[in-house]
Amino acid sequence: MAVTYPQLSHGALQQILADQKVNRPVLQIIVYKQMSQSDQLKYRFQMSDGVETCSNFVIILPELIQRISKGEFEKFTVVELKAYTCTVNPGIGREIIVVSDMSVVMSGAKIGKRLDKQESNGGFLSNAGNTSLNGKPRAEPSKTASPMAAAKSGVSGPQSVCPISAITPYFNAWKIRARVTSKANKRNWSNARGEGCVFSFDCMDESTEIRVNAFTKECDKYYDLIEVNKVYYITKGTVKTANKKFSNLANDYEITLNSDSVVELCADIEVSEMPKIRYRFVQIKDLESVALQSVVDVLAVVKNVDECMSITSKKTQKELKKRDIALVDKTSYEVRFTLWNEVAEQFDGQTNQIIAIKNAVVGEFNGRTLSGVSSTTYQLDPDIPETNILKEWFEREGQTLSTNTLSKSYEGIRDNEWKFLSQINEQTVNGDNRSYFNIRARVVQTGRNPIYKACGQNGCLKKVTDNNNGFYHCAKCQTDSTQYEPRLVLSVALSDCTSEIWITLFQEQAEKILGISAKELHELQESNPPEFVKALTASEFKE
DNA sequence: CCCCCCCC
Ligand SMILES: [Zn+2]
Repeated sequence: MAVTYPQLSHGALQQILADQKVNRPVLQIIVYKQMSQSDQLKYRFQMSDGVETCSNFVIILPELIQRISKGEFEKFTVVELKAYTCTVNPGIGREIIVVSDMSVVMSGAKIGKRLDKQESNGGFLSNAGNTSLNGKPRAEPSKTASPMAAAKSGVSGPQSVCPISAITPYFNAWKIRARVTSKANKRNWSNARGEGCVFSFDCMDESTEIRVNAFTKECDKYYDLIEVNKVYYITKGTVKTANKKFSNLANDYEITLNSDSVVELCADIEVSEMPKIRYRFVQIKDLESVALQSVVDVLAVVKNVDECMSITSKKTQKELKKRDIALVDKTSYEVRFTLWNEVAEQFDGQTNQIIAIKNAVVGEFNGRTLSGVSSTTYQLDPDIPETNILKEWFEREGQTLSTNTLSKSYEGIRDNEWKFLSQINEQTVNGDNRSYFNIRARVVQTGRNPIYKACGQNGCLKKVTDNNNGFYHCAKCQTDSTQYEPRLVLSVALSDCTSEIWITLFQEQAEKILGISAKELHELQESNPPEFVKALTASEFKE
């Protein structure tokens, strides 16, 4: 019995490469190979429309890459491109077609040969076969796709968009089209370098995501324009290395908007074309070993939702709203996740729902906690395969298992006994048996030099030595860097009516007692020694 | 150029 082969979209490649929209073209895979030159895994495909071939199809999306590895897109497979973007790669000045969704029409194994268009003169066939993987298709001779030429046009004009993953500090002719996934609050800042305001937003396309920062002038210019879930064209901007300490996005770079930047709303985009938010989940159990203040994504079952409550900030005396949510995942570990203000009030998740959290900050209060910050987002029952797996686990066994909680409850702490300083001795603080107790005492003296320079490499925090040439050496990482992180080890003398003792406070506790961050204190030490001493001694005689 | 994210 004869096999009926699928019909390829003859002529589609020429149209696609000429920037004409072709709806769901049906193409045949001729060959593909992994691209090795970048650290990000990518595949390059040669596709045929039956008339000609083009080798500039690129696959970056992890979901599609996984399907490639499962053998779904072998040689001669006919596919329908459900979503793709034709862009100019600023690196090579040539069109590339980034495929973000495709489905198999018929497997290559079943077809077993090329489905070139049968022409009476045979002309197409001879041309179709000879495009090399590095070659440019011979169609569309009039197209000049140099990025510099393209950059002269307006932002929503003819310059082709490129994938976010193509942005590097070495090219400035990029133009992206990206959906905003989160928008941080506008904040004021002031330090030795000046003062101003800032906000940032995270956005993504089919390829990856990136954080965009806007300072002062650009902050005022774009703050109202940027809205979550809307799609924007962005051109120009300074591309910088991202500091991983402050985001968990899948990008080594960030954009800082400048006076040349153009940001325009892209109104004519369908919701179905929007890529799904991608997460890089950390298991709750592993939060124990994650550096404090790091930014993580978590997928969990909502085990309990507390009421929203009002508290007063100690620092600003302002009234704040907060809501605690207990999360549990397949590790049977539980952690408390705190949402703040409007986000806390608006939270409408229910017990037993699955929650995917992006960009939560790891904190510490009698164990580990998670806190929402202004770039944190969450989805309830997200449309990802892990949701059902986790839901089934919870219904089957998770809900009856007892959990190991990383965030000890306030009630548990409150039950601890109160001690006078004179009661603290070798018996109460014995070696490996940790004991917890509360004390009420007055700070009578603070150590005078609490700041040390720590290694800033992904959570190392070992003390670095000053090479006295502008570099600081970390013996653990075996690296020299111009950067370091000021950290605190503060000795304080406590006194109550029974006794006086010296205790050592590390970073977070020291910041709390002093009421100033290590960074701010360090800046004071450098710029204003009298104020530094004042800040250090400010806590003395406080309870 | 920010990098705070609050409370028990
Ligand atoms: Zn180090």
